[in-house]
This record gives sequence, C-alpha cells and structure tokens, in this order.
Amino acid sequence: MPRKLSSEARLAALEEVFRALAHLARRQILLTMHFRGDQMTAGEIAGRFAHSWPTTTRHIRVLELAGLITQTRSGRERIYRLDRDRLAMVNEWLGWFEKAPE
Amino acid sequence: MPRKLSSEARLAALEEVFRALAHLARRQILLTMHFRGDQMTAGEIAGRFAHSWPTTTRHIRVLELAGLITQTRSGRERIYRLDRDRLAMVNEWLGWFEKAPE
DNA sequence: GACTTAATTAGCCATTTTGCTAATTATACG
DNA sequence: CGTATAATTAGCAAAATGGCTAATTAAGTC
Repeated sequence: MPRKLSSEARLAALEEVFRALAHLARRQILLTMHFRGDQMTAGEIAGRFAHSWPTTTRHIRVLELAGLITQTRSGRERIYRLDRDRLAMVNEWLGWFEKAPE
Repeated sequence: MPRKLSSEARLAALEEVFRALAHLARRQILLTMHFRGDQMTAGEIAGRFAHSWPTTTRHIRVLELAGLITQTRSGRERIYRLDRDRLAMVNEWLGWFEKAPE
C-alpha cells in the first residue's frame, strides 16, 4: 500500500473518513482507543459500549474501512490500533478554509 | 444565542456538524462558499451543483441546522454565509487526539 | 474430542437519508 | 393586476444506516 495517496484515492478516503466520523459511537470508539494507548481488542471495545457486540463489530468495520483503525490478529483476539494519519486527513481538509494571506 | 455553549449544547452541535460534513455535496458547498468570499445566495449555490435545486435546498438546510452557515434575506434572495467558528469545532474535537506531552 | 471463549457473519426490521418532480410562497417588475 | 423569478415545502421512492438476535467460525482448554 502506497504511503502517499493519489488525489482520487485521497478523495475516496476522505469520503469514508467523514462517513465514519458521522456516528457518535464511532467517534467514541476512536477516543476510547486514544485514551487507552491507541490499541484495544474487539472485546475491550465492545465491553465499553452499551450496544450489542455485533453492532459494535459493525462500527469497528466502518472505522477500519475508513482506514482510521487497523487490525492485527493474535490468537482468537483481534487487536485494533488507531491510525492518526487518517485522522489527520480531516485536519488537512479543514486547512482549505484558512484565510488567504493578506 | 450565547456565544459560549454549554457542554451538552457543544456535544449536540458537534453531532450535527459531523453529520452535515458526512455528505460530499455539503462539504463542497462549504468549500465553494469559502472560495467565493464566504457568502452566496441559494441560487448561486444551486447553480453550481448537478443536483436539482430542491435537493440543494435540503443540503443547505442541513448545513444551517448544524450552524455551519447562517441565513439572511434580501428581497426574494436568501444569502447564506459561512460560519467558521462552527467548522472550528471539528478542529477542537481533533485536539483530543494530540499526544500527551512527555 | 468436547466445550468454552472471542469475534464475526447472516438476516431481519425500523428509521433516516437522499434524490426527484410538482406545488407553493413570496418578492419584483411591467 | 398579471407575470416572472427566487426559493422553499410537500410528497414519494430507492437506498443506506443502525439496531437486534441467532448462527457460524476459529482458537484455546480440559
């Protein structure tokens, strides 16, 4: 996977990122991961939310599709890790709105 | 309307803001407004997008509900103006993810 | 091998979103 | 007043979203 994205890929990624951030539960998952050291198993995440585990699994998948988290497997556990670079794409987008220099 | 929001109001506002930003057309409307001097009529906005005018009207309303744009009327035109403070709420949210100082 | 545990997948249903066209409201103009 | 223009509202249908329970997959344990 290329480290730098083409502009179409960037646009598509941004689309997924904004979509993923649209739901409160998913934003909370990201924050929870951040405050617990960027890394959690699916079970740890599901355990902290009121939703059923399958519902949380689906939110996790949306985050993963957006590239905001990545997965590694360890035995029967799936460990998810926060990807701050993807989150930074939002910052980049916001950068378009900066006032032009006078 | 208070300039500073209570934390519940802040949370609710953030919810609307992220929801509004989830759709490409709405992000494009905001960018278009920015590049055309922060201010456009409904017709100018609708004229720049492939969607039908009523569809654009609805996107505009979502943006307005999120507080990302505000409306003033002038004759039979509605002038919309970009509100950067609301956009800044996204930046604030992203701020939670900054690494703690070592 | 049988059983438990971690997690996802399948499938269902209610709600929300998003697009459209047609109808309506409201202002401007001859 | 009658008509044109700016914009919204109404109402519909297709698609996406988000919740659940039940079933399945895969790995660890006795």
